[in-house]
Amino acid sequence: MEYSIGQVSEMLSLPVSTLRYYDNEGLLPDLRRKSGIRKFSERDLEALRVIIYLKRTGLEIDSIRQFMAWSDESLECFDKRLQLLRKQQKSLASEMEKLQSAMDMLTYKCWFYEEALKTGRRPDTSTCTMPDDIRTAYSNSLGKSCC
Amino acid sequence: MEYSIGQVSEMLSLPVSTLRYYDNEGLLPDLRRKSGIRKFSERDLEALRVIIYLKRTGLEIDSIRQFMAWSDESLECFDKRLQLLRKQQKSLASEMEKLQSAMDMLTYKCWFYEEALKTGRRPDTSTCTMPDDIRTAYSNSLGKSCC
DNA sequence: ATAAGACCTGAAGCTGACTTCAGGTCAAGA
DNA sequence: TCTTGACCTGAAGTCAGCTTCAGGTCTTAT
Repeated sequence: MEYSIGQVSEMLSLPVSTLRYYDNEGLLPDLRRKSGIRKFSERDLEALRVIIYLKRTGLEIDSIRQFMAWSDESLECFDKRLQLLRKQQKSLASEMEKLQSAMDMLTYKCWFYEEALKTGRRPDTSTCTMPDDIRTAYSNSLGKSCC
Repeated sequence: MEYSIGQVSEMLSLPVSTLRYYDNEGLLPDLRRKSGIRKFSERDLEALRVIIYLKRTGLEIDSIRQFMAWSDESLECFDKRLQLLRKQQKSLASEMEKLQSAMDMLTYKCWFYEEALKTGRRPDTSTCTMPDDIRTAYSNSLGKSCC
């Protein structure tokens, strides 16, 4: 079965312009054409699904192109792909840690303004009067984000 | 105590050009000058620390400008700030969920290529042979990311 | 007095991942 | 045959958040 660019756009909820962009960037090395017009196979669709999730991990187009190029079933390709994925896993983990400490800061600041609204003025931030969870969030947010 | 832009740049590890950019964008409404030259007070420094953490939560410059503008100690300002922070908390939480499901997909795919390397070919992905943690990661990654 | 170095400005440039545009080709139904 | 709509191209535009540039001013030490 073969699909037109318009059909693929519908199926994957990606703009046609994005699909053409991915193709131009070399993300779909196996894509065929008939008299100039792109014909997407099931394999191409599967490649696009992989592209979509790799993008969600924060991987950039250049690396995705690399990943897609290691496409034969050799051990070497399996290994290259695994290495790239492991690297991305580390970078995503560190990204998530940063976001967690930003979240902890938000938790603390929300508490702060809630108290301010209750009492009409800035709350006492000497740690003894803070609830436990807020104190924890506060120290997490400091511990990981400062320079 | 008053600081020059170069000193502040050192203290907060932000390029001078970024500090000028923030000022031009209206993020430091209280910043004073002496014969054209910026003079940063302790208050301005504190504002910059707030800007830095708001940025880490993913808040954009326009919203940060708003936040900084609600600067008097009125209940109204406390309330506006709290509302903005709560909104950002929600958006950050949903961002983190997306990243978690992307991470689950990476976990699954790493397992996949590790198996492929061990056995020399694509592993059996019928769920029964997958380890529990991998099956969990796999289904999390699907459950939250698909359309 | 002067030279170095830190500061100033507005405008233009950069990055990544697209999107839009202008103008042209192809395929299918009336 | 003609028209419509989906497809094609390369080039230029967009967005946020800076950074760089060219050219000018201010401060401070000698």
